Amino acid sequence: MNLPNNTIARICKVFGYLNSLEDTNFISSKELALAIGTTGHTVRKDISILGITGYTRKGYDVNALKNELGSKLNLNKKRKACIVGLGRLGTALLDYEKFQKDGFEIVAGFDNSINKLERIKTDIKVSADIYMKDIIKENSIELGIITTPSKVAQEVADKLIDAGVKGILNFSPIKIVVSEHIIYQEMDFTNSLRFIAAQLED
Amino acid sequence: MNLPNNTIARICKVFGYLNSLEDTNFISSKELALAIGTTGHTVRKDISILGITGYTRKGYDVNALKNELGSKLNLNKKRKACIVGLGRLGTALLDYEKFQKDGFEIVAGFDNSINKLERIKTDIKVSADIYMKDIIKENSIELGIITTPSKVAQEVADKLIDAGVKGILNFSPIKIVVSEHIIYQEMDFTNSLRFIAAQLED
DNA sequence: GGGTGTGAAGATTTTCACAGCA
DNA sequence: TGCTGTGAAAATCTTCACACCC
Repeated sequence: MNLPNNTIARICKVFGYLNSLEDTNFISSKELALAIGTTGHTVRKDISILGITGYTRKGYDVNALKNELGSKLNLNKKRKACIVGLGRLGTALLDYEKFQKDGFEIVAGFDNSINKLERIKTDIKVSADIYMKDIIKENSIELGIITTPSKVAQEVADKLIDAGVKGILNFSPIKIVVSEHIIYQEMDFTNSLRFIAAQLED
Repeated sequence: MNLPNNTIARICKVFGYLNSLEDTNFISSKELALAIGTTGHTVRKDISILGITGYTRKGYDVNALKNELGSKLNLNKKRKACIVGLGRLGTALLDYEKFQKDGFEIVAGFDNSINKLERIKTDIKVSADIYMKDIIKENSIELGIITTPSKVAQEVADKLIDAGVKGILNFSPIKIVVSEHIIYQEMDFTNSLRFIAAQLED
């Protein structure tokens, strides 16, 4: 099935929200809409596109919905990730608890400064860049998170891809060029501020 | 003029890219497209919607384009921002050089742990939460960046808005509810990984 | 009554095709 | 020739309206 990109994005948010719920059995499209910032219509449509149905007058069964969304979008599977670039941002992400909770396991960190590697306090194994390929292969790491300076980001991405990573989340503020089959996503903080600024009145 | 959201997002990226260029006088829609991950058609359309024109066979004059985009989208104006929540992520952002370069000035940081405040090494003034309102007003801070734990994020947002902030960038992984006139943007790391995972083949 | 499910209408966005120009 | 500029066509996405159900 070829889902609209926006639908995928919204469903991901819904899934995350469902994950955060406790002691809730049923939830309406309206509540979901509120949680992710859209309308009930849209949520119902998205869910219906996936062929999932709820209960009239009660809404959706939280656990069932979570399961079904997860299986439709492959979100139930645990994924291993690594972080390249262990500056402040990189080390902050190393221990970002939310990842674990949501099924993403950070299993390795890399940096090419031995100095940095020695000073980092974390339970996660951190290594020099030269071991990247081996460690990624050994651990079947599927996702690479790039938190290096911009100037080496492309090079790092190439290495990650060469090592077998399938998806890349890039925190460095430049666009990385990746081959067709790699899933690529950017997090550009400055650009987000810019996007806000562009919508301010004056 | 009421611009499509996607157009705004793309133009923001184009603007950021132009900012990063040095020694380039003219640039084609195709090059811009490559840099931001879209097509030349789309870039030309976006620029044309804004009423900006380039030069046939040469492309767009980099400086002129930067200026015009900036003035159409209010990106030439410097904006002041503050960061609330000085954990690892917050402190990483305090010194994120890219902000300065792109016209965003972080002028204050807040945390409610005196302990943390004392240990932070930075040139930026950091204060306890109770001073937030005063400092934001005094400095005419327009943007608030939230890097607190989720459970206090809404409360912090309310305080920021009460203090007069116009835009909020939320790094905590929950949706914050803000009134209509506040520009709100989320950065949810886990969700980005999820979005990647949802597009992986198996 | 208060929720879902969904085809169809409507709105928006993207893509295309080609004129125009240096 | 190689690039912009743009109306029009195509594609996509969102919203609506209403049937249906507990």
